[in-house]
Amino acid sequence: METSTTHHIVESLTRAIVEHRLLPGSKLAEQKLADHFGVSRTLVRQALFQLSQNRLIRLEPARGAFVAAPSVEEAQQVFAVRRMLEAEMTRAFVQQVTPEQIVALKEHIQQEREAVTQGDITGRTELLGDFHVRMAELMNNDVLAQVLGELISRCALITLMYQSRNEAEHSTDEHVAIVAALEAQDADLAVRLMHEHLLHVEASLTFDRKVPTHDISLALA
Amino acid sequence: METSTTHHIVESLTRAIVEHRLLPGSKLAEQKLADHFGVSRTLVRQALFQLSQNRLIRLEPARGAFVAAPSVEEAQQVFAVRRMLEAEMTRAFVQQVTPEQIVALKEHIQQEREAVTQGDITGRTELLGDFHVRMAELMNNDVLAQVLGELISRCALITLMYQSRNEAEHSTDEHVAIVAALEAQDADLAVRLMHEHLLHVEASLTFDRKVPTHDISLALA
DNA sequence: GTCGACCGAAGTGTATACAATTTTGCTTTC
DNA sequence: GAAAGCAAAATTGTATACACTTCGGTCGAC
Repeated sequence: METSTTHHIVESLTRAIVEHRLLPGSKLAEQKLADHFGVSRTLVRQALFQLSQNRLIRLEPARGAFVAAPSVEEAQQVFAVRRMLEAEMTRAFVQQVTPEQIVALKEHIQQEREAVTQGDITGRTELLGDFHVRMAELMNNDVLAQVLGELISRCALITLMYQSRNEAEHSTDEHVAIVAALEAQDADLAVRLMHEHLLHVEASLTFDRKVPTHDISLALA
Repeated sequence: METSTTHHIVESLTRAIVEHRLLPGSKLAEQKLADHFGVSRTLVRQALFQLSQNRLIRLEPARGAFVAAPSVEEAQQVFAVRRMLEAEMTRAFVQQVTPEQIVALKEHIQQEREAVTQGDITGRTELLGDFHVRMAELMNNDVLAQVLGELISRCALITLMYQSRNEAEHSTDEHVAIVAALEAQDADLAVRLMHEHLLHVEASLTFDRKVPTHDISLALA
């Protein structure tokens, strides 16, 4: 199973959703997608199901697929979980840190800077999130990396909607500070910085610009 | 989308896998399953895809679906993540604990005891895991509850394979101790008990009874 | 004029048909 | 006798066909 065709459809739709070419609430009709990609509905349905698992779309029985409109509430819950998880991850990281890991993280931060200065909004959001996944990977815990990746992509939509360039630069600066603390093997400092960093990112999302939505009941609530 | 028919197939296969009526490595041929459930391959394929997302089966391109054989390594990674996450969850729980929550947890523990004394192996494993999910739910963080649920079900297979009745009773006792610490609002104690509890559960899994496998390369490795 | 029922169009849910790939067992060859 | 090759059978991957539900609009009743 799991061919590359469906994967391509998933990737394509993911980009479209994440780059806001498809707005939250938009209907994703199977036949139209099938025509667009030149495949049958079968493959489109596989892709839609996969996207629903990633929470990028909502699947309503007998009604179809709609681009998800993640609530700020949900994003806050995600950040609460991330703070729990990443604080401890950071503490564990310090206990087994190696020079190579520090180098890898610094190189990653360099990539972040480039994306931010180039105004690559999608790229920078992805890289800013990947910093955290990168830490998990460097700890040789694939499960941790995957869970974290899911959490981050789960609110990628919201992050993209709300994060300004200034905030992105600020995030990178905080990444630098965290890596410095890791390098100094100062666990308490690193944990505190990580915790605050996540609070800052969350705080930058909560000044509630309204999301355009096609969901009437939600719009009128 | 998402009808109840596919859900039924998923449930049925899940039970079969978790109760070891289907051994790790077994092939799940689509047509045979379709015949057995009296549906078309379409629904079977949906169910198999869903099971693969739960890591209960492995999907190999053009070869088919096989019951997963989760490695002890993977389970250890899962437990490492759970310790990170649940330690902090416990700490946060104490800060907002209410009498109703304590009652709910105590009631849950009562259910655990019943399942253990009745020798209901599947039920007790599920309930022992649900205790942790229940905590997350009581904190009103759906995301946390879901992430935790995924982590627990991810190694449900291994837990079921390796957990004895004695260990199950021990787990319930530890749950009692944790709830007592929560009730006393002793955060440090509760966190320490939770941490040790997870270490105990993991430790009880690692004396490596060999898993029967159909994967030759793995069997000979 | 408004509300409700009905009918047609459109879209999803499931089954089946067909294509492509893998598996299997036999045959051939060394 | 073992290994390689080939062909048939079985199985997965994709497309299409059909059934059933939902959505929109029109017509009719009040």
